[in-house]
Order: sequence, then structure tokens, then C-alpha cells
Amino acid sequence: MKLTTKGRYAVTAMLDLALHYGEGPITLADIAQRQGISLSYLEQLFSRLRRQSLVASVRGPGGGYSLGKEAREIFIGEVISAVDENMDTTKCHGAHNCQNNERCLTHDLWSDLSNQIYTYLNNISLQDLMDRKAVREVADRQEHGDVDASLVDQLGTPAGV
Amino acid sequence: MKLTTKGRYAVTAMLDLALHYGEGPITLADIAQRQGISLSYLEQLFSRLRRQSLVASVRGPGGGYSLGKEAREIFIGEVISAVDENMDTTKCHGAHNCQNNERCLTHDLWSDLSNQIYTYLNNISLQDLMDRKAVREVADRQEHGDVDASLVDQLGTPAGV
DNA sequence: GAAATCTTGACTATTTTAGTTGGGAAAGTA
DNA sequence: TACTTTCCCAACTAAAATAGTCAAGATTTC
Repeated sequence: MKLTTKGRYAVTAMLDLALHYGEGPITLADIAQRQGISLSYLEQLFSRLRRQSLVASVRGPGGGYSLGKEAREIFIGEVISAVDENMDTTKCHGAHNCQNNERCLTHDLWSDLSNQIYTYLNNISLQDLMDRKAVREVADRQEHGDVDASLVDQLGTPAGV
Repeated sequence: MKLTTKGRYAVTAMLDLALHYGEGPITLADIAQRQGISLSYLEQLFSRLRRQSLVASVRGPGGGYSLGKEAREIFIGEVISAVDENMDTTKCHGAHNCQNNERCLTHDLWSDLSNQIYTYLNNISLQDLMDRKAVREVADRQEHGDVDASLVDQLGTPAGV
């Protein structure tokens, strides 16, 4: 599990799709403009998102992308692992036949840690983000200005990690 | 917060130091051989670990490195952030003056997510790892062979995340 | 003084990230 | 049918990060 701008781009784009749900297919050009992401780069990301059935596509004029399932059923972890290669890190992947067990142990620790983070991210859905976002936008308008409320507080603590 | 082999190398090396605590300073050459990490690369990593006072150094023959404080007081998160540059990702870092709030919101979400992971890793000390490791090694010897018990179960769920 | 060890800085190779370019293929509309 | 809009796809590129090498020096012990 990596947390890079690549994954953030994907989540941002998916969130954009979710926010415009009900307006028919959304073109990548729209997302590119709204979110400030390169159109060609979005195409690469959506190619992978589509292969994972996270989005559905419609070609031709009036076409575009829409969510592959409900926002409530799409989790951040899915989105990230769809665009990030499955970083098959390190020599003894899976097998426990390293020279000394020390190294293998650390390897396991790492992948387990990674799994826990994945579990955590897999408990946050796009719908959750939209809800928080709505909360924040309301708060922004109410207090009018640079509100800095931490999203951590709002996100709370999903089960698992 | 990134989870790369760089951070794992650092944690592995620190764990090695912790495991040989009480044997006097440990040379990087020893760690390099035991853990299969390039000596010169270790030098780079320890340069940073030393600047953060996570390790103490002794020069000359018989010299080497030792933990800068007790294993119980050194946390994985510290080690990782010591060797990983403070990835100052993305345009609107801190300031909320982006074009549209959408992007900034995602940015905040990301850094907060990152902070939560950091909090989680900051609740696991080297001592914790040693304890788990001891448990595992005993289990390995008792069952003699390729035991595959998940470390996740053993690690449990530190408070916070 | 010699050897062991840390300390530092500059250099290099490989991989990943973040794109660009250029061509398609499908679908709607005139 | 011609044309436009959109998705689709593969190859290429530039910049950065990762992982590591190399060379020189500073301390300390023997």
C-alpha cells in the first residue's frame, strides 16, 4: 500500500464522479478541468479503474464515465490498489526461505502493516467522503473563511486498525 | 508517510541494534552482513538516524552504533520519518488558497490519513517488535519448520487508529 | 603510526511518477 | 455517409525518488 499523489488523483477523480452522480456520464475533460489533472494521465488511471469495474464508460458524444457501483460500496482502498501496481516488494515474497529468518520476519511485519492500512482505507467509502465534504462545506459557509477543522476528527475511527 | 523498502531497511537495522543491545557498539558492517543491506546505504540511513538522536555512535576500533534511547522509547514512526524525506507533496501545502476547494479538501484528507497512519506506527516501539519476534522465534522452534502465524494477530490493535 | 570505524559528499543506475504524443474505435448527430 | 465527440490504448519522455557506489576524510584504539 502506497500513499502517493497517484492514488490521491484517483480518489479525487472518483470523488468528483460521485459528486456529479445523477448528471449522466461525466467526461474526463470535465474532471481534468475541475480537478487540475492532466487529461491523458486521467485516461491512464481510468483505464485501470475500469478494469476493476470501479467505473463504467459510455463512448461517443454525451458519453463519459460514471461510478461502477454505488458510492457507498466503493472504498478508498479499492481505488488506490486499482491504480497502484501491486508493489511485489522484496526478495522472499511469500516464501520463507531467506538466508536468515530476521529478514523474512521484517518482511512479514511490513506487509502485515500494509494490510492493516489497507483494511483501514477499505472502511472509508466514497459516500463517507461525500458526507464529510458536505459537512465541511456547510461549516465553511457558516464560518465564512479559512476554517481549519481537522478531517481526522470528522472521520472518526473505522473498525479494524 | 511512505512505506517503502527504505523505511523497512531503517526499521530492520534498528531492530538489529535493539536485538544486540548490551553487546557494546554494533558496526554497520555487522548489520550489513546480517540483514543483507548495502554498507554504504546503511551509512546514509544512519547519518539521518543519528541526526535525530535515534542512534549514538562511537568511532574507532571497537566502535559502532547503539540505540540512542531505550527500545521501549523508540517508535517505528520516528524511524521511518527520520529516513524518509518529509514528502512536502502538492501545490497548496498548508495554505487553503487553491482554485477550487475540492482539491484542497482532498489534500487535507490525504495528509490527515497519513497522520493517522503515522499515529498508528508511533504506537509500536522497537521493544514491541522484539517481544513479538521473540514469541515468533519460540513458536518457530517449537513447531520446527515453516510456521506462518500472522503477525497482525500478534500485534493487536494499538490505540488511536 | 596503523587499523578500524564512523562521517561526509559527490556520483551513478534503476525504477517510479507524471505526464505527452499519436493513433485508433465506438457512438451519436446532421 | 460524414463528422464530431468521447473513450481506448500503446509507446515515448522528463523529472524525481530509490538504491547504491565511490572516494576522501575524521576519530579513536592498539
